[in-house]
This record gives sequence, C-alpha cells and structure tokens, in this order.
Amino acid sequence: MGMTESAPGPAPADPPASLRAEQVAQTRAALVAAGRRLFGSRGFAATSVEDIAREARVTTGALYHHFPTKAAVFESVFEQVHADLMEASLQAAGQAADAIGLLTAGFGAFLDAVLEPEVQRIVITDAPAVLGLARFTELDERYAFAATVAALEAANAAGVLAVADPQTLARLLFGALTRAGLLIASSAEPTATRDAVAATLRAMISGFAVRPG
Amino acid sequence: MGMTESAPGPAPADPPASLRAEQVAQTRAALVAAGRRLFGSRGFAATSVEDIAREARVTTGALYHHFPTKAAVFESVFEQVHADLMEASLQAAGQAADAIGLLTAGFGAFLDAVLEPEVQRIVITDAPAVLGLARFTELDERYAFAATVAALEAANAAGVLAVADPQTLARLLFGALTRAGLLIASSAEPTATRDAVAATLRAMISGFAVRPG
DNA sequence: ATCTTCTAGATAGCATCACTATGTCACCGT
DNA sequence: ACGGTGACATAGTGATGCTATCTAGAAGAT
Repeated sequence: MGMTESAPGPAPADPPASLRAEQVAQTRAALVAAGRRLFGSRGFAATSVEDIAREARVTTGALYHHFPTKAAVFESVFEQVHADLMEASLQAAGQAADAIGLLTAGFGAFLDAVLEPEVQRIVITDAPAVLGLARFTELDERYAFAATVAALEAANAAGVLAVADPQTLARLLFGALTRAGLLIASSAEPTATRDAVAATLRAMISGFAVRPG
Repeated sequence: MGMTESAPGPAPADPPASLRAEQVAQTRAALVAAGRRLFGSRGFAATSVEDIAREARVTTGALYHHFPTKAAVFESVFEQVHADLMEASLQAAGQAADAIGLLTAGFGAFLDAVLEPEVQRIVITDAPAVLGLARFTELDERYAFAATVAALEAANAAGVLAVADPQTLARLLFGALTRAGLLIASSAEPTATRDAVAATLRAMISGFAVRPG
C-alpha cells in the first residue's frame, strides 16, 4: 500500500534534480500511483483517463503530456508492480540455504503476492490483453527470468538438480506460475489453492532432483 | 443469471424446427463466425460491434437482438474455439494406446492449436480480461481439464505415474503448455524450439514417474 | 537583471464507440 | 385471414480516448 510520498524527501536513486524536475517527477509518480489504485480495483477497461487524472489531482492534458496513451500508463504501473514483486521474491529467497529452497521460496513469494486482488487484476488479468502477449512476456522475463535461470544452474552445479535445459525449464515454470496465479485469483478459497499449487510446484521441481540409483 | 439465453430453446442438438428458425440460427452463426475472424485477427478491443455486424451482413440492431453485449459475442466465440480445440485434441489422442501417449498426444495437439494467432489472441490473450477470471477458468475447465485430469488419473491407476494432486498438476501443465506455445511461435527456429520444449515437458512429466528403488 | 526558449500543464474540441429507443415487416398459430 | 409476436433496421445518445492549441513560468545565455 504505502506509496504516496508527500514530503519533499529525495527520491531513492535520483541524481541531483532541480526543484522543477522534482515536482515533475512528483506529478508523474502521482499519476502512476493513481493508475495503480484504479487499475487494481476496477480494472483497465472500467477506468477512464479522466478518472486517473482526477485521482492524481491533474488534468487529462497533463496526463497526456507524460504518457502517449492510456496503455502506456498501464505499462508503467505494470512495471512498478513487477518491481515490487521481484523485490519481495528476492527478499524471501534470500533466507533460503540451498538452491531448491531458494527456488521454492521465490515462487512462494510470487504466489503470496498474487493473493492481493490489485496484483491479480494488473499482472494476471489485464496485462496480456493491454500490453499484448509479446510485450507482456518480454517484461515478465526481463525482471525474473535471469534470476530463475541462475538458480537452476546453481542447483545443477551443486549436484542437487539435473536440468538439461535451464532456460526452457525456467520459461515453462513461468507459464505454470502464471497459470497458478490465475487459479489462485479466481479461486473461492485462495489460501487453500495457494497451498495446493505450492505443493505441486515443489513436486514438479523435485522431479528434476538427482536421485540415487 | 443466465447469459446467452434469449431465444426460448437454443438447445445443443436442435432439429430443424422451421425455415424461419433455421434462418435465425444462420444469422447467429454468421455473427459468431464474423466475431471469431475479427477478434482473432485484431483482438477484442480493436474490433467494434459495427465491424462484426458488417462482416456478418447485418446491422448492429440485429447483433444486439441476439447478444446482450459485445462481451457476450466474445463468449460465444470463445466457446466455439474451445470446442474445436477439444475436438482436435481428442482426435489426436485417439490414436494413442497407453495413458502417457494419450497425454503427450493431447498436449501436442494443444501446442499446434496455440501456434495459430487466432487461437492465441482469443483464448490466451483476451479471454481473461474480457470474460473475467472467474468465468474464464470456469469455461476453460469445462472443456479441457476433465480429459487431462482423467488421463493423469489413468496413468496413476496404471502405476505409471505417481501424481498426488492430478487436478492442480493438470492446471499447471496447461500454463506451461501455453507459455510453450508462445515460445515456439515467437522463435526464430520453431522446430528446434519445439523440440527443446517437448524434451523439457517430457522431463517434467517423467519427474512424476514411479521409479524403482 | 533582461531576454529568449522551452516545457509542464490547462482548455476545448473531435471522432469513435457501445448501447438504446423506436419503428417495420414477415411469419405463424388460431 | 388476422392479430400477435419476434427478427431485424434506423437513428440517436452519452461517454471515452485522444489531439490541437494555448499559457504561465522556470532555465540558460547574455
């Protein structure tokens, strides 16, 4: 939730910005935050650009000065949500010891995040239709693909897993995860579904474990 | 409440009631066919109801006489595509003898179908956003998942696989398959990518095989 | 400090879209 | 054969995404 910053505190990784540039970034951030709230609660189609502008306390002209189209606003929102998701996954995976635990922890964090309706609507439901499949998978892989492949290769090197084609497996696992998110999102009992999915995912990964014999 | 029920009796296997009724069914079928072509090529958002009506050689008034909303037209198209998909998968699986061969044959047919851009845009890209997650998974499971789960359970009963939760596994496998289809479709060397995907999928399923020891 | 330039943001308008209200004519049962 | 019902046409409405144009004020050069 906590995103809105009204205090004139300096942004995280911003070079010395002037007062003007800082105000500009502030309005842009307000637009993205408003879009995130509205897209997350009502969905893309039911949200008008006028709604976003009003929620951000600006006019539609200002919005169209920062973004070329409504879908571009959505893309920025999508990237922000994805960044938060990636951070949570990395944080959860950081506490794991072995490679398999790292993978399951990261996937578990993703599944937990998908429990939030906001994340559901933005990342699972609307993103493929709004961004198009190509752009969707491109962004999807940009954030989490490298880390997943690295984890699989590490497990290979440690002799824990025997994955012949880590890249392909990572992509198929992403597909399974996306579908899992969809499942959880549409489930009557999301928590129970989440647990069932996590168990099956663990079994799926364990299928690649190096077994004695 | 029911969705697409406006006529008194649009039963599945309908005898040709009268000439009039036959013409009515003809216009409805023309609307669905036009919607399938346009939704499949341009996508839902880029297709207007006037486009559909014009392509079907009727007016928008006729369209709105048969369907309460644009999304209802899409739902009918979605059901038709899904039915075709199911038929193709069953036909491909009919030539297999054992349970595992049945699974791989069905998956292959699904992969082939997902390669078509029309199927991609309708079933994968737009359906969740247009129908909503709940309705989408409901229809999706009605058509495809029963057979997949049955095949997994048959493999279980035959002592070939040891799947603890066939339903969840079937759903995750469908997610992996969807992603795989997208991968192959956007690949520079589709056949090579398809082989890699098939191998990884086989390894994934083999991970659930009952092993001696 | 003054002038120029450039841009963040406002205002108003356009084209399009999904959907509705109403009309009309053909068919079908009685 | 006739009245009623349903299939489809026509015209219109409000909302929406987007664009063209304008203004105020800050930044940089002189």
